[in-house]
Amino acid sequence: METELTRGEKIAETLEQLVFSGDYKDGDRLDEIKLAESFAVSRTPIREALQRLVLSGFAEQIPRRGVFVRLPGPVDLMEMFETMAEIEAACGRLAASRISDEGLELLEATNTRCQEAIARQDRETYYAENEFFHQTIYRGTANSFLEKEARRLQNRLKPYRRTQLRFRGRMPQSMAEHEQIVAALQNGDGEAAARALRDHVAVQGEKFQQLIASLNG
Amino acid sequence: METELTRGEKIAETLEQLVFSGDYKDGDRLDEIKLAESFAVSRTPIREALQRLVLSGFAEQIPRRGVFVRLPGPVDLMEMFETMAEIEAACGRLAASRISDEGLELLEATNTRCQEAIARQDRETYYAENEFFHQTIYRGTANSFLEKEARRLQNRLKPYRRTQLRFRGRMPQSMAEHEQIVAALQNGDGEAAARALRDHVAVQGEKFQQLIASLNG
DNA sequence: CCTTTAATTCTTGTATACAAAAATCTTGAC
DNA sequence: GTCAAGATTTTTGTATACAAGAATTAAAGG
Repeated sequence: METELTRGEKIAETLEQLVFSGDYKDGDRLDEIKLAESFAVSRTPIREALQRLVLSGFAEQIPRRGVFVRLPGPVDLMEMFETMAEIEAACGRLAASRISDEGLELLEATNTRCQEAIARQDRETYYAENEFFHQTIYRGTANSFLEKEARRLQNRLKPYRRTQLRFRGRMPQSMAEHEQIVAALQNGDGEAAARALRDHVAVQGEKFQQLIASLNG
Repeated sequence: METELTRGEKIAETLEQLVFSGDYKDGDRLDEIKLAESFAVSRTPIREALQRLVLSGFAEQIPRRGVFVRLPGPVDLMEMFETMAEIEAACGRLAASRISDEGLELLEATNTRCQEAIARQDRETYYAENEFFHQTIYRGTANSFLEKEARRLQNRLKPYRRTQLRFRGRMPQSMAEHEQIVAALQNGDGEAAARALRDHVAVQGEKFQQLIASLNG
């Protein structure tokens, strides 16, 4: 693994965090000079980081004007979650006939750790294990390109999924759905896995209200 | 529409073309200085363009070493086409219940122009109309995020789809599949549309041999 | 007092300069 | 002749300098 990171990449990551954590409002201009000062570097690596932000969709660039924060609105979020649901469904469909026994065991073990985290009220662990559960399915597709695309979207939606999972009763229900997904994969039933994953990820019913509510917090 | 392009973006596009058109072999280092000279600019916009190439997957960056061309091999291509097939299937599923009457008419009109292009042996037009046919389905999802993702992948695979469609008998068969897809969308049958699109895009059977063969041409 | 226009300031985009790391070449020992 | 270690050259990554376009302010006219 190439864990080496150039400074620009590190700055880009930090900037993403800043944009996520609400330090910036939608439409804010990302001032190169101020950012350079606050990171104690020159404008060059800042500009590199800004470009990355733009290309990954967190910001928008207007030539000769600057880079502006683009936080997704309710409609954007719905669209992104719907897309995620479809991609997860595709992963399930493919993984059903390809995932290895080790992969299936890993899914069960991860679910167990998820359950334990819920019992302990340990949200951080739950989030991490939940993420890993889905990543294991991506891996199960035996399609590294699709796996990477799925991870990219998962990462992009991460901050919003957290706000969703906070709500009462959501975690146990989510776990029940995980069981269903694993069962479908064990049976090699691609269509069932696809359906279960699509419904699991999709934002519908009360989840919709919750997502909207979380935006005005 | 913001049609304004900064120089770096234009250079990035040109570089993509160069990488596509086979001017570079897999693994070639993209020399900043030489590129700067050949484009008659400084290294700064070149580096900007290289970053874009890396982030869109056409090249790989190794810190302190440089940027290297990464042409997809047979396995990468299979993975990408499989992913495209799944995404198109998802688009079909969603579009079946959302596409407008205008959209459906547009699909039929595009198919007609496709047929005419085949009759005329006009490949360029056929390629363009075929592309537009699929984009109309993306649009039909009424999900601009998914639409953008689909277009991104379509664009990435464009040069390889062309080599595929060259083969004898492929174009008429492809047209028949288009008819099937439109029919499914007209009936609002999401699952049928998904299946038809998945099979239409998927690389299977003899198409596989052809794709492999095209790589050694 | 408001509007318009010219001058000034700021900001981005590009070029150049410099430092540190990697690659290459040279030299010497075996 | 081969290999290794050190010196030299290249190349990347970052900082700084400069030019051109955008934003802002100031001034003048109605």
